[in-house]
Amino acid sequence: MEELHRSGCPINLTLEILGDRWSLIVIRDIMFGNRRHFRELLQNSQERIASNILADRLRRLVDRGLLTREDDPTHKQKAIYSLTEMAIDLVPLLAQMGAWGRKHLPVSEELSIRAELLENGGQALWNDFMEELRAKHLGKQLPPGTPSVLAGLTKAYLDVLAKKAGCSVLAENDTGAPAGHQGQKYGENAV
Amino acid sequence: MEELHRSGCPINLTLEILGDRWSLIVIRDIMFGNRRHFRELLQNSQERIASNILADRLRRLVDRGLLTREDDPTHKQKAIYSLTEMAIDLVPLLAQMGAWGRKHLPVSEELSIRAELLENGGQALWNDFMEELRAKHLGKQLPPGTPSVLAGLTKAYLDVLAKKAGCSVLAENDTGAPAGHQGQKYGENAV
DNA sequence: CCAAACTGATTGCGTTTTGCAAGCAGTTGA
DNA sequence: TCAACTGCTTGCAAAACGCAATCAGTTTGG
Repeated sequence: MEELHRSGCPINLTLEILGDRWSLIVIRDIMFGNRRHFRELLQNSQERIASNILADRLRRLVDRGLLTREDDPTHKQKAIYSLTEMAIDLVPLLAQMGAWGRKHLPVSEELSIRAELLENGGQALWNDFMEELRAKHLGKQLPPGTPSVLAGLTKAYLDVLAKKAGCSVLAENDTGAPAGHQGQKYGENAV
Repeated sequence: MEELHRSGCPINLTLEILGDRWSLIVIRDIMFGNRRHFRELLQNSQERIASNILADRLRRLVDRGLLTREDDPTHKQKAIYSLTEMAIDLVPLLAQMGAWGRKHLPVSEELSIRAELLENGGQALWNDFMEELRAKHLGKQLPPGTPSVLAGLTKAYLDVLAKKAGCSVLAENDTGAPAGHQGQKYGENAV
C-alpha cells in the first residue's frame, strides 16, 4: 500500500492535480480557445508550451479524469481531446483566478476582457457557459436558439484587438454597443 | 530588458505566482490555521512541508506581495508572517478550490467540513471572513461584537473530530444544533 | 504517384526544482 | 547553565522542466 495523498484536505487534493504551471493553461485553451487537437494546443499557445510538456500534461489530465481522448474519424492520426464534467466544473475556479489576476497583476487589456466579462456575468453566466461546454464536449443537447457565451467572449476579445489596431490605422470598428454586452441578462457583479 | 512573463493573460499570471504545489498550502495554513510563525507552519503542516521549501515559499510570497514579514517584539528571533490584501482576496478562489475538491476528489470528512461551510456561506460569508482577516492581519478595526467566522469554521472542524473519536468511545459531543450554523445569516448555495 | 505538409508525439540533454535529513547560530525560560 | 526553541541553511539525490531536434505514419496538392 502506497502513500497516495499528502492529506485529505480539499484544497490540497486540488493542488495535487492542478498545482503546476501548465495543467490549467491546457484546460483554459481547450475551454476558452476551443483547441481540441495536439497541434492546435501547441502552436496557438500564448505561453509557448513545449511539446513534451504538453504531451505529458494531456496524458496526466486524461489519467486523472479531466480530459478524454478519442480518435478523430476524419484523420487516422488525429486525437480529439474533450473536457469531462470534472473539468467543466472548473469554470467558477477559472473565473475567480481571472478576477484575482485582473485585480492584482499586470494583465494585458485584450487578454483580460474575457475574464472581465466572466467575472461580471457571475454564476448565471458561468452556468450558461458550462451548459454550452457540456453540449460541445459531452454531446449534451442544448435548447435551440441558445446564444453562445463563448462566441460573446471571443467577439469581445477580437473587438479589443481590432480597436487597439484601429488606434494606429482606422478607428472604424465601433458598432455602437459596448463589446460583449448581451442585453441585461447577466448582472454586474451579482452577489 | 528581460522576459518577465509568459503572457498577459490573467489566468497565466495567477499561475506564475500560485502555480505550484506549496504556495497555496502556506497561505491556507496562515489564513485558516492562523499560523503566523515559521515553526508553526512547519510542525503543524498536514502535508509535511520541508523546511527549505517553506523558507523558499515564504520568501517568494513576501517578494510577490502576498505576505509581509515583521519582527515579533516578544522574541528577538521570531518573525510574524501576515497576509496582505492581495492574499486576503484569495478567499473566493480558495473557497472554489475547496468546493471543487469536495465534489470530485477523495476528501476526508474532518478536513472538508470547513470547505463545505465556506461553500454554503457564499459571498456573504466570504466577505465577513475577509473583514476578519483584515482585522487580524492588517490591524483594521472591526465593529465590536462581530462573531468570528474562523471560530465557527474551527469549531465545526473540532466537532467532526470529536464525533469521529466519540463513535469509538462516547458519543457525547452533540450540542443539538448542527455544527457551524450561525442562525440564518448565510444562505445555502446562494446564487 | 510523389513530395510537401501535417499528425501526435518521443528522445536527448542540460538546468531547475523538489524532497529529505541534518545542522547551525542566536534566544529564551527555568 | 542548559535544554528547548527560534528562523532558517546546507548537502545531496531524485524528479521535473525546458529546449531543440527528430520520428513514423497520414493526408493533400500537383
